[in-house]
Amino acid sequence: MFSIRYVRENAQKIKEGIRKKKVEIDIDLLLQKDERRRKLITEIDNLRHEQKDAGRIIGEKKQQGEDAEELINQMQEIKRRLKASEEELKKLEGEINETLKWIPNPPHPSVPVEESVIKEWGEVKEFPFEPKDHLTLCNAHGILDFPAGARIAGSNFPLYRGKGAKLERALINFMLDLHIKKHGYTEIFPPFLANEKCMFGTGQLPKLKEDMYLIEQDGLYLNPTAEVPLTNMYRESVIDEKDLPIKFTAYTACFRREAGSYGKETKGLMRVHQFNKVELVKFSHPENSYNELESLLQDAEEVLQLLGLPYRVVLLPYDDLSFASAKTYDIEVWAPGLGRWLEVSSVSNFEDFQARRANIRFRSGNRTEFVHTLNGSGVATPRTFIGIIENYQQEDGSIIIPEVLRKYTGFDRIP
RNA sequence: GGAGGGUUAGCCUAAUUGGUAAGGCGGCGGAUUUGAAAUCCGCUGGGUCAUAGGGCCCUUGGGGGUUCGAGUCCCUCACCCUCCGCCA
Repeated sequence: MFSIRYVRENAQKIKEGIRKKKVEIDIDLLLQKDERRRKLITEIDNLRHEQKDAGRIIGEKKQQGEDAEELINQMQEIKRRLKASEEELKKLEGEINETLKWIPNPPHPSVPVEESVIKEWGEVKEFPFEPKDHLTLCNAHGILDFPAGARIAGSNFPLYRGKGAKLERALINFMLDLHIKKHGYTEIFPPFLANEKCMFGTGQLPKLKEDMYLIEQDGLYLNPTAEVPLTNMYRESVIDEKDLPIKFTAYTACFRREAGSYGKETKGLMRVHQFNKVELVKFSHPENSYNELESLLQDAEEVLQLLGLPYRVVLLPYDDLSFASAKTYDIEVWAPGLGRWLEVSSVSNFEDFQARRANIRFRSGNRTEFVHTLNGSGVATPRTFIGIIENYQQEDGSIIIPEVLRKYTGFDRIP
């Protein structure tokens, strides 16, 4: 969240940002309120000054045993005026604050108007037969059981069975090991629930409230992405400058209500309420954050390269960016059975937007400054699972396991 | 679920019956020095007004109350720690 002062001093940038992200917020009205707010502060400061002076005199008189009644009575009037002004100020600040919460992070200048595919990797191969979609294949092998999932939790809660469960677990372990051993991330296993402050800090709240599962009894939300716990590890803290960049990776289950999104997109593992994801999070010095974004993208891409899955990288246009992101790349895997590209990773630089909301700073000399936070999926499993099933299917319906996963699965094909 | 303890600035730590936040460390600047260490001096968060020197106000986890005046007293909420109970 931007401070009102920042908005005042960067009004044009903020206005352009909300225009690009197609949000409707009246910044001019906000600035008018700010002006009134500052007048009130001056007024209140002056009254308090009077009050403090008088308090000092009363204290002295009382200590010397003198009568201070008259002055004390005069102070009653000051007190009344203070209270009135303070109430108006409080109301005004409440309104200002409420508006500030909804101001999105402006896109980085390099973010385009139109979506652009900046890279394609691997070969979209032609099958000598009609490729089947993953749901058909998985049902045939009994490795996915949606009806059982529905009995337990409802529709679109996947249940993996047998080799399907093993393949899922293998994917997670393979990705974690890659990021830990080769890319130098520190492994974290965080809580899967997080409080409201965390959700506000990373920007899920207030905008995405309806998309999250809330446990009302405890005021806790189910983790929608490991970005939340990982980034909030340093909420309200100060990091040593020499420790930057900090790189964390974690596996978590992710829970999303996906309110109102039932429809064509929900076939099989396409869009589910609970899924697994290995996440990458970085805390960066502001000067380096765009270099860190590029290397984060490479770290995520390498997962797909090693799995031998054809993918492309898309630079999102500015009206597709999330509330908190300044720049985002999506990585999309080719699914021959479904005949389309599937988003498996979203890699973003939030600059200091989340750091402001969560108050995450680093110490530089005798002052503190907000860090830049970044994250990327490294990667989400369901659509990667789809990619493997559909790309590695054979004419007889069996599925070859990619080489790099075999030491984790212990088998090289399904069935 | 029960009982108790705690939260003060980047960090650590004080503050007789309520009297207007004291120190230390770290850091920054300066003096001294061939250089460094040591030593000494100054500064240290936020807001607001002002062209400026600077003024004023706020800041003891959040919110509210009592009072001329609250770190201190009262209420409430959050989080942390310890113990008891329950429990995979």
